[in-house]
Amino acid sequence: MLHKTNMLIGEYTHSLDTKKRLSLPKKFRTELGKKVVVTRGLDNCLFMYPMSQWKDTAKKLQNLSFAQADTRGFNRFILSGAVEVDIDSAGRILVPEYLKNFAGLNTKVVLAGVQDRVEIWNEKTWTEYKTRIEKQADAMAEKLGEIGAL
Amino acid sequence: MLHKTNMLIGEYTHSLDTKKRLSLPKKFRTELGKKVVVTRGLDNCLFMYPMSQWKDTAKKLQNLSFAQADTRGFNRFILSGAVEVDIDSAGRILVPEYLKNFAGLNTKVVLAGVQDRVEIWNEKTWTEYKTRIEKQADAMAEKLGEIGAL
DNA sequence: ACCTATTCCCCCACTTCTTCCCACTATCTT
DNA sequence: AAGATAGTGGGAAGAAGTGGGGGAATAGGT
Repeated sequence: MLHKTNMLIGEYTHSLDTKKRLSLPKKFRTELGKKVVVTRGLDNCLFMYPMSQWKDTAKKLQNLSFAQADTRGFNRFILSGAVEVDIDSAGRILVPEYLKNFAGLNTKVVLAGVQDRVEIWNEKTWTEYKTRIEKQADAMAEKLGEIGAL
Repeated sequence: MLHKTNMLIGEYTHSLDTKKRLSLPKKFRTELGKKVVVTRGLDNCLFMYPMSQWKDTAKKLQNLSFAQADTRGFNRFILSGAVEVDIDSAGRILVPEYLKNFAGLNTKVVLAGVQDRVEIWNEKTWTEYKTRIEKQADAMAEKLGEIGAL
C-alpha cells in the first residue's frame, strides 16, 4: 500500500523550548500535514505519525489478539498515550508534559525519520542508543543478507 | 538487476570543503541523476544511491517489523541515517553533519563506485581498509573457490 | 456565576545556517 | 599555447530555527 512518494528519513537535532514547543524539520512538514499523533514509543522515545499513517498503525494494533495479556498491555501502552497535536503557524508542536517526562526530554532533542513515523529522542539517549546499534549493524546486515531480506 | 548500461565504477579522491560540500566525480553524475540518497553504510563508510536504487532498498526494509528489537534497530540505523540530497549546479552534494561524523570524514574523502552504489570514505580509513583486504584477498578467493562461488 | 491563574497560540524579531551564484585554479585536450 | 572542463572556494541573499510578548481561551476555585 503506497500512500505518498516520500518517506520520512533523516536525523535532526532541535531544541524543546521553555514552553514545550518543538519545531519540526522543514523536510518533514509537507509529509506530516498540519496535524499529527504523538504517542509513547519503544526504546524510550516518542513516535509521531502523520494522521493518515496513524490510522493504519492503530488498525494493525487493534488486530493483535485480545486474548494475550502481553499484546493487550502493548496496546494500552501505545494507544493510551496517543495524543492528537496540531502544528502551529511556525511549524511547531506542543509536547504534553507526560510524554516529555516519559521520553526524558530536555532542551536538546533528536527527531529521526524512520519510514512512516518520526521518532523523538532525548539527544543523549539517542547517541547512546546509536553507538550501541552501530556496533551490531554489520552483523545484522549479514544476518539479514542470509535470509534474503536484503 | 541492471537498469542502465553503466555501473558505478572507479575510485576518486575529492575534498569536503568547510561548508560540507562534496563534488561528485563527473563519471558518476549521469548515472546518479540529479538527486541521490546518502545513508550510513557498513564498515564505517557512507552509501550513496541513485533514487531508483534507493527505492528498492527501502522497500525491503519496510518488510522488517518494528516489534522486534534488532530489526527495529537496523531500520533506525539505515533509515534515520538516510537523507535525500539534490545535486547542485556544480555537481556537488551537501553532507549532513551527523553523517560526516559517522564516517569520520575530514577534507580528504574517497568516492568509490561499487556496482549500484557509491561509497564515501575517509581517505585514511579507506587505504587502511584496502591494505587489510588485499592481504585477505588470496585466502578469500580460495575459500570462494572451494564452495564453488567462483 | 465570577474572578483568577495558567496554558496556549499567534505574531514579530533575531540569529544562524543554507543555498545560490560567481570566480579562480588546475588539468586535459586540441 | 589557448580553450575547455572539472574541481574548489567564497560572498551575499534568503530561509529555517529559536525565543519572547501579548491576547485569547481554558480550567479551577470560591
